[in-house]
Amino acid sequence: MTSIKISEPTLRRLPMYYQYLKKQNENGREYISCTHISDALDLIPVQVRKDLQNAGAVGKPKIGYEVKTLIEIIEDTLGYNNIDEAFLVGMGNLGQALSAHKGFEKCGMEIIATFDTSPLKIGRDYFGKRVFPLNKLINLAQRMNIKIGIITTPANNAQEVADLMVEAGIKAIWNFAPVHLNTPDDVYVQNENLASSLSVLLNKMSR
Amino acid sequence: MTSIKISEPTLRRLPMYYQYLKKQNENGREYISCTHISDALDLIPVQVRKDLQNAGAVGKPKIGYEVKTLIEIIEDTLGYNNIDEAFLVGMGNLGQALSAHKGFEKCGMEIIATFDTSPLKIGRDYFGKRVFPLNKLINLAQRMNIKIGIITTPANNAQEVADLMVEAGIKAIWNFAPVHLNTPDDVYVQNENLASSLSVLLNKMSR
DNA sequence: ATTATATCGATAAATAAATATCTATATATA
DNA sequence: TATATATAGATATTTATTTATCGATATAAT
Repeated sequence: MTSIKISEPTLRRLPMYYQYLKKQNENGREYISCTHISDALDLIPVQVRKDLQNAGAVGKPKIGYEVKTLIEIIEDTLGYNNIDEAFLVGMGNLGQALSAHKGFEKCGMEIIATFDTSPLKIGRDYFGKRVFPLNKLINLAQRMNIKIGIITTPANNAQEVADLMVEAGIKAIWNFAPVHLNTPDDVYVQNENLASSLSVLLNKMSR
Repeated sequence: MTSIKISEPTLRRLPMYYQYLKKQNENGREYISCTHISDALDLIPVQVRKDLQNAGAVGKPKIGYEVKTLIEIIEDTLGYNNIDEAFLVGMGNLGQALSAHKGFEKCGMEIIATFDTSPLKIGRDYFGKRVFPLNKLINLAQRMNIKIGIITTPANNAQEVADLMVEAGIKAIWNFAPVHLNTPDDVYVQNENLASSLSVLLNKMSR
């Protein structure tokens, strides 16, 4: 099994195709072409074709791709079938919103426990998820072999949380705090920076 | 005043430099080099230099850039000084989290009103922001000359909200709903797709 | 005063990504 | 049956972005 390395732009577009294909499948559509998809999503046909090709899809000239097969191929490519468990730290508003978010499970990840330092939050349940004290993180993560950590703390606590996660053996960190994290090379950090996105939005608007 | 067009990758990095420079400024640092910044943020010196050059910064060989001046230059470039007003629609957990988020004001945007269709939410205040009924959006946006809309509704309501925003004269939409929006060419849509980010995270982790 | 060094600024090269073009093929139509 | 057409798949081109290199310069050290 030699899988091609998929580029980040393609990885970001595949879920959009998936969302659209699920809708089309519900509407009863059996076959779909790149032209159809690109029209719906404001892209161009070649780009869609290349992305689907990278995922391993095979279509028929004049017909397009079978919708159901395409959905399965994207699910396989993105790992929607094997669900990784994650810990989330920082049950402020954003942490609560992510905990409540239904849809991660369908995308290959499940938040199975949350952590905070506030005595007001520890022990409570938010959206069916228990809040544990932060000092339990290392022990629980090691015992449960957790590989994904989500950080939704304020910026000044984020690095110490990251350090705990690294010590606990976590290998991927989804960082929503507006600060750069220092981690070893074998720990991947993905930053979700609202300020960065806002910069792009305001810049595009002003022209 | 001939300002260079700044690329999207650069626009996304500038806020990171800014966050770091503010911290350095608080620590009393007066001058800083590209090498220093790139070490701190896991980048390479040329990239930082080119980004800062694009923003209009001028440094001195062997010394680097003056921190305070650099901060001002980034603020000017990203429009942190003139604050654009925004409306947010969809006061679920994510909408509430964004409403509560302090920090947008410092980045050139302020959410001044929120909207929902639920009678349980309309009329209430969340984090000092009043929730209005959605049918008031067009009138209010036009009267207040609002140019930015934020969508945090479920996917199946997002397009109709976008249509209202377009009718109200909004020119930039920050879309957190996992669905593609159809809008006229003069309305910019920026999608914030958690599923896309998650795809990248899981893919990088599994190697 | 001379030399070494860190750095900026500019230019060039390499890499990655998007887009265009061409060929083959499956179906529909004349 | 022949022809037209929409489309996939492959290859080539263009564009965007990152990374490397080189010369100039400000400071520090010898």
